[in-house]
Order: sequence, then structure tokens, then C-alpha cells
Amino acid sequence: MCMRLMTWNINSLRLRLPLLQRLDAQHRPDVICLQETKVSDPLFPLQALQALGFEHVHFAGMKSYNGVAILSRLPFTPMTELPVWCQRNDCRHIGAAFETPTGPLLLHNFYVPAGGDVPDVALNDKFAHKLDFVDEVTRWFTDTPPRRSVLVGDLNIAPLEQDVWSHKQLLNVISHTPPETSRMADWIGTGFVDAMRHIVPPSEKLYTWWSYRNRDWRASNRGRRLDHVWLTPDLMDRLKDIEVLQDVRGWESPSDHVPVIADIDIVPTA
DNA sequence: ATGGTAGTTGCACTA
Repeated sequence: MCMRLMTWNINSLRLRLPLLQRLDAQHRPDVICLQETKVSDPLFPLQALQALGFEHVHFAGMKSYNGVAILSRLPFTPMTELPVWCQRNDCRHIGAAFETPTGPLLLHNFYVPAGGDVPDVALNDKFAHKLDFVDEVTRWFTDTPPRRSVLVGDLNIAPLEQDVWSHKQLLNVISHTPPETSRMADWIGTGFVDAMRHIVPPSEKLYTWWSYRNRDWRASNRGRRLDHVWLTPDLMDRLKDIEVLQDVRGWESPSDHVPVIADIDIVPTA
């Protein structure tokens, strides 16, 4: 038996509820981690999600920007002792603790700051915030090394050459600059494995995001892998498959990110 | 060197 986990930057939960319903019907995820819900907590569409079968829901949202949510058919305990990153309560991280037949499983759902346009911390506060955010998170995982953990989300960094459509042309474009990719290496180095690249070799192009600003995203295919699934090594033998749902980018009124599904076996071996 | 599109909001901001 597998836990089917989906992560998706939905870019407005209320606007794209119909897409979420369609995804649910087609893929039946047990747990969904959403980013950029863009809805304050009092306006969160809890009943619509519970009607889909997600009885257990944890969310942190604000007006207009950011916002993360975990929707689950399985019971979990929300993490309540997580740090406030960069002294801002801007709704970029929540977590959940599951009990499985093979032991506990901790789930982190992150929305890392995008970082603006200019890759210079002296000129761009948003870029400075992005780097500071990753530094703080890295320090925290260094101090509390992850065990039996899954970390997913829109991390807004494409770390490898084949995670972008043109390594050379994007080296000075935020999401693929050396200060970002080196920080991501340090972050994952606190104790995670890049599970997507365990399934799809690093020599192959792999994207989860295509800009709205390209007229024909499929023809130009100028994508980036900004969304990630990381597992601690003690869970890697439980990873059965990962799938990037690229077709969803071509659905009616899509998000600019597509969902990623991970199947994790949670039943004891004989 | 620039502009291209989308969501939320309220005539600007973020991505």
C-alpha cells in the first residue's frame, strides 16, 4: 500500500478548485501539499475540500500572496513548533506528522520566496530575502537533522543544468544563479535526497514550471524545475515512483506550475 | 535591451 503524495503550486486555490477536483478524480492522491493558495484563513474553502474527501486539512494563508496547505485523507498531527522564518509570518511553511504502519513520517511543505528580478542583494531586497530564507532553513535542518521526512514544495530554485531550458542563458536569471544553487546544495545536504532525480536521471531535462509569458509554452518549452520532492535516506527504499503531470499545464486556465506525484510505500515488508 | 501573461486587489504588487 502506497501513500500517494502530490505537491502543486496552484496559484490561487479558489480560482482553481475545479482543476483540483479533476486532478483528484484522475489521480486520487492521499495527501496534497499546495503552495500559493492566495487566500486568508477565514476565506479558506474548507467545506469544498472536505467534500472531496480530504477530512484532515492544515493551512496557513494570508490575503493576496503566498499561503500553503496540506490536504489529507489520512489523519495527521500539524507541526506547531516550526520557526518563523526571517521574522515574517508570510505563510511559506507548514508541516504534518503522520503515523504509518512502518513508523512516523514527517512532511514539510515549503514555498520559498521567488526573489524578484535583479540577482543582486544590494539592489533587490527580495533576492536578499530569498537567500536569507534558505540560509535560515538550512541552519535549522543542520541543528535538527531530518529523519523519516519528506520535504516538498515550490522551492523556486532549479539546481541542475538539466533543470532549465538553457543553463548558460539562465546563469544570471533568478532561480538558477550560483548563489541560489549553491545554497540549495547546502540545504539538501542537511540530510535529504533529491527524489525526482533518483527517478529521472540528471542527464534528462525535467521541468515543473513554464512561464505564462510564453505564447506557446509547449512549443517553446522554456521550462524550469522549481518544484521538488526530497526524502531522507531512511525512506528512499520506500519510494516507488515520481511523476510530473506536465499535461496539466495545458488544461483550461492552468497554474504556471504543474503537480508532482510521489508514491511512497508505507506497508511493512514481510 | 525589452516585453511577454496571470492573480489579487483596488488604480500596484508579486510572480
